[in-house]
Amino acid sequence: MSLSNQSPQTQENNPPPLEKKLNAKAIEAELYAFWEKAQLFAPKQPHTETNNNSESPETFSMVIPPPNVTGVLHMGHALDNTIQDILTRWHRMRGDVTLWMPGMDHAGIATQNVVEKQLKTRNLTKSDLGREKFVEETWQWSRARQADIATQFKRLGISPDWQRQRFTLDEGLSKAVRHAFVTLYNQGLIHQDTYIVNWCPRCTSAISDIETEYQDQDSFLWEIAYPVFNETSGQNTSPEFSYNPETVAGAKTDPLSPLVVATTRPETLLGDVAIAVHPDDSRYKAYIGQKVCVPLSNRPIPVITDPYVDSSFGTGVLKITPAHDPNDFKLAQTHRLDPIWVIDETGCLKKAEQIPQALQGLERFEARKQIEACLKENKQLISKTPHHHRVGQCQRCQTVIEPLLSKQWFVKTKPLAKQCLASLEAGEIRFIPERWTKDYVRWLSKIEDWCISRQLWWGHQIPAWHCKDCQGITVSLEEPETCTHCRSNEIYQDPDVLDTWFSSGLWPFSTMGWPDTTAPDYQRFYPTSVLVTGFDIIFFWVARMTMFAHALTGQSPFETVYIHGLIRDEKGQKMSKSKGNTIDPVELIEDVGCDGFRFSLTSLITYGGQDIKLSKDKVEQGRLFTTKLWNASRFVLMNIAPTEDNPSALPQVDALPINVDRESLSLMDRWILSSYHQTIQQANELLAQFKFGEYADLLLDFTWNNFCDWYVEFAKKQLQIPALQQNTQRILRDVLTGIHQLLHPVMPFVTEAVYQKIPAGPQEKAVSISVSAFPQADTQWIDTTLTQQMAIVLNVVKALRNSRQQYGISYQMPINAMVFTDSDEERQALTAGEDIVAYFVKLDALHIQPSETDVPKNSVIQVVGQCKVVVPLDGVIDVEKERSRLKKKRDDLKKEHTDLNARLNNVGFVERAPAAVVEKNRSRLSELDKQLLALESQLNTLT
RNA sequence: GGGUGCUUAGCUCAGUUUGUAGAGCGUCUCGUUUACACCGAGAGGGUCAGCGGUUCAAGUCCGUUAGCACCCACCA
Repeated sequence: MSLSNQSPQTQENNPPPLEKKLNAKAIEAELYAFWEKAQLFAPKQPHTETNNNSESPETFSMVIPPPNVTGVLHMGHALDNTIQDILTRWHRMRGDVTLWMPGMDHAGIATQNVVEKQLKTRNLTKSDLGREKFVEETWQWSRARQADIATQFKRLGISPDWQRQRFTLDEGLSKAVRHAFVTLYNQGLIHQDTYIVNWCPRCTSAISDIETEYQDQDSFLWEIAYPVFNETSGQNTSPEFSYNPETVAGAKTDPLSPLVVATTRPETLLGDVAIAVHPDDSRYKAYIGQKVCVPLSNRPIPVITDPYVDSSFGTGVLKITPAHDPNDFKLAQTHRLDPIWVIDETGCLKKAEQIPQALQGLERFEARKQIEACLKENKQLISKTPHHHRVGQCQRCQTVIEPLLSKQWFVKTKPLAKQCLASLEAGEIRFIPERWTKDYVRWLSKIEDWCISRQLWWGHQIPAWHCKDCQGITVSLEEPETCTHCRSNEIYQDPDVLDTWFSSGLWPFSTMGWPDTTAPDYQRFYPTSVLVTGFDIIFFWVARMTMFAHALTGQSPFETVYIHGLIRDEKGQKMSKSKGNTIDPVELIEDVGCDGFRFSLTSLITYGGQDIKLSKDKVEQGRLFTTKLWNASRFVLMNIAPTEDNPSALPQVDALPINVDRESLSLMDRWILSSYHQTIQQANELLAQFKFGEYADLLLDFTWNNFCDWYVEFAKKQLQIPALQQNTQRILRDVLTGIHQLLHPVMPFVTEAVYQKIPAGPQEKAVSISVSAFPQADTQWIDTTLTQQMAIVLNVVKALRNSRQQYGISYQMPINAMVFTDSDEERQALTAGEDIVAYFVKLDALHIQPSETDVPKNSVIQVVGQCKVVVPLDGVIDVEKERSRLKKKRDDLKKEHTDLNARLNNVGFVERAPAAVVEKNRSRLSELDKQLLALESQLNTLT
C-alpha cells in the first residue's frame, strides 16, 4: 500500500484493494513515518476548536517510565509501553487533550560502569581522562544510545509525543534537580552526615538501601578468643596465651579465661572498639567493665553491656566494629565509642597503624583468610562452623557490599513519607491492583533516610560548595562567588553526584517545566492521570515521585498507579541476560507483526496483575487474529468498494447511514448491530477499568465469532438480495470501521492500513484512525430480546450441524428439518430466522410444528431449549449408536434435573434466593422436563 | 521472623457483586461453500490443591494444611 501522496482522504473513490497478504513490516514502517510527519502524537490544542462553549475537553496525561540509556528494549518495556499506548490512543480518540511524555534516564552507576568498561578495552581508566573528558565521553555515548533506544521503542508502534522527549540530565531537568535540592536543603530535608552506608567497593560509591540486594550465602561463623587485658601490668593475663576450651564459657576462675566472640566477618576485628554482652547474661558478669585485647593487635577494648545482644546466638558475645557494621554503628553511638576504619573504599585493609604491616592493603576476602590463619596459629581461633546467612550485594554489579561509615548526603524521608500516607488516606491516589497499596504503605511507614550522594562522575553534581577556610557549606542554584559563611573565595563544589533516582523522582513535573509553575505543560498536564509500571519499581521510583511531588508541588503526581506483572520465560523464571533466557521483543515483532505481538501481550494481561509466562507460541494467537482481521477486511472492502481488479463487484456503498427504519433490516442485521453496540459499550467500560486482557478478548470474540462467523457469512447471501444489499453494505462498512477503531489502541498498524481504505460513511473520515472518534455505544440498538431470539436460532443451527456431522451428511446434500415446539417465543424466533437456519445448514425447508406431532421414524433428534430438532433420514440410522448417544444425553440431563429439583424443593432456597434466580431455575426445570420427555419418547421408538 | 501471590480441561491460563465453570493451544472427526487451510464445522475433556466453616447456594467469602513462587526484615 502507499500513502505517499499523503492526505489519504483524497486518494479514494477507487482505492486499490488490500493486498492479499498483509505485509506487516512494510506497513509498520510506512505508517509510523506518516504519523510522525503528521504530528499526530502531539496533544491537540483545545483552544483552536471553534466552539469553545461546548464542554471543555478532558485532559489525559502520562509520563513514560524513562528507560535507562544503558538498556535495550526488553519484554518489560514492551508490556509497559503497550499498556500506556492503549490508554494514550484510546483517550486521544475520545477527544481528550492527550499527552504521553517520553524520555530516558541517565542511569548514573550503570552508565558509568559501561563507559568505564569500554575505556578498559582501550587500556584507559576514567582517571586517565579526568572528570571533564570522561563526562564528555559519556555524553557522546549516551546520545547515541538515546537515539538507538528511541528507534527500538518506535518498533512497538507507541505514540508518545516525541517532540517533547526529555532526558534526566538535560538542561531543563538539571535545573529542576538543583531547584529541588536547594529547596529541600533549605527546608532541612536534605543534610550531610557521617553515617554508615552501603558501600560498593567496585563502584567505589555509596548506594542506597534499596539498591542493596540480599542473597543467601553459605559461609562460616568464626569463634575467636579475646584474652582479658590486665590493667596493672598493661598486658594479657597470660602472655604466652594457653587456651583451654573447657574453661572458656562460664569461667569464674581468676585469672579470667579469654572471652570468645562469634563473628561472620573476622576481617573486621581489627576495627573492634568494644565487646558487648547482654546485661543479664550470668556467664559474663565477671567480665563487665574489664578490658580484652583485640587479637593480632593486642589493643585493649572495654567489655560493655547492651540488651541488643542476643545471648542465645553464638557465644552471646558480640564484637563491635562501628565503621563496618550498621548495627555496631548504632551501638557505638549509644555508648559513645569512636570508630576505627580498617577497610578502605576499594575493599582493602587500610594502611593504618592499628593494622599489622603484613595485612595492610590486602583485599578484604584475602584478609579474611590471612587473619584466620594468624588466629589459628595464635590458637585464638576456637572454631569455624558452617553458617548460612544473607549477604548484601550491589544491585548493579553484584559485588558484596561493605557497610562503611562515611560522609554522605541524605534525604530526611520520614516527613515526606508522612505526606504521601496522608494523601493516600485522602484518596488522592490509588493503586490498581489494590493490593500494592499495602506494600506502598508498609514501605513508607518504616522508611529510613535516603542516601543520595554517589561517588561518581556521571550525574547531577551536588549543588553544594565547601569552604576550605571555615568548612562551611553553601548550597545554591548557581555557583556562588564566595562562601556565604565567611566570604572566603576558597570554595569548591562537592565532587559527588546525586543518585539517579533523585532526578527520576522529579520526572512527572520536571518534564512539564517545573520549577516554572506557569509553564503551559505544567499547567495543563500536571498532575498526570496515570502511571503505568511494574511492581519491582514501586519503592525505587513510585514512592520517590510521590514524596518529592508532595514536598515540591504540593500534590500527588498522579491519580492512578497501574501496576502490571513481570514478563517471565516459559518456565516462569525471571528473564535476564545472564541466564540467557531473554526473548527479544523485536524478534517477536518480526515474527508475528507488531499488531499481533501487541494483541497477544494484551490478551495475556490479567486484572490481578499476575506475572506473564511468555513463549513464542503464545504470541501466535495475535498473528492469527491479525490475519483474520485482514482477510475479513478484504472481504468487506471487495463488497462495498469495487475496484478495477474486481469489476464484477457490487456498486460502491453510498455514504448514507444504516437505515434507521428497523423493519427494513433483517434479523441478522439487527442482531449484529445490537451485538456491536453492546461490544462498544463493554469495550469502553473495560478500558476505563484498566481491564486490558478482557478488552482484547472481547474484541477478538466479537470480531471472530460474531462478525466473521455469522454476519459476514450471512452477508454473502444478503448482498445478493437487492432489497437488503445496501443496508448490508452499510452495516459491513460501519461495523468494520468500528471494529478497527475499537482495536486501534491495541493494534495500531493494521487498523490504520484498513481504515485508510474504507469508503467514508455518514461521518467524514479523519486523516488517521488515530484521531478518529472512538466508537460510543448507541444504546437504542441494543436489544436483549433480539439477542435471545437469535440465540434460539443459532442453537438450532448448531444442533442441525451436529446432526449432519453425526451421520456424515455432506453439506452438498440439502436436507429437510423439523422443529417441534409449543413455545411461542421459539416459534416466532425460528420463523423469523428460518432463512438463517436454512442458509447455515443447507436446508431445503424448516418445518415448525407443535410438539405432540409424531417424529418420523429413522430420525436424528436433538433437544434445544424446548425444541426437538429433528432430521428425518432416508437411510437406516445406526440404532445402537443413536440409542447410546441419546442415553448419555438423557443421563446428563437427568442428573441436572435431580439436582435442580432438590434445590427447588429446598424451602430455604425458594424463600431466600432472589425471585429472579428461583424463576430461572424453575424455567430451566420445565425445559428439562420437556427435553427428557422428548428423549425418552425417541428412545422408545428406537427398538 | 513477617507479608503477598499462585494451585481450575492434556498444556498455558481467564473467571471483583456467592446462583453448579470459560478461552487459546493440543487431541479426535468432517470439510477445498471464491475473505481467510494463518480457515470453517463438529466432538471429547474439569469432584475448580486438601480439610473445615459461613450461606438456601462457595472456584468465588472466612479459617486451616500442604506444595510452588516472590517481597520485606540489623540477629553478630
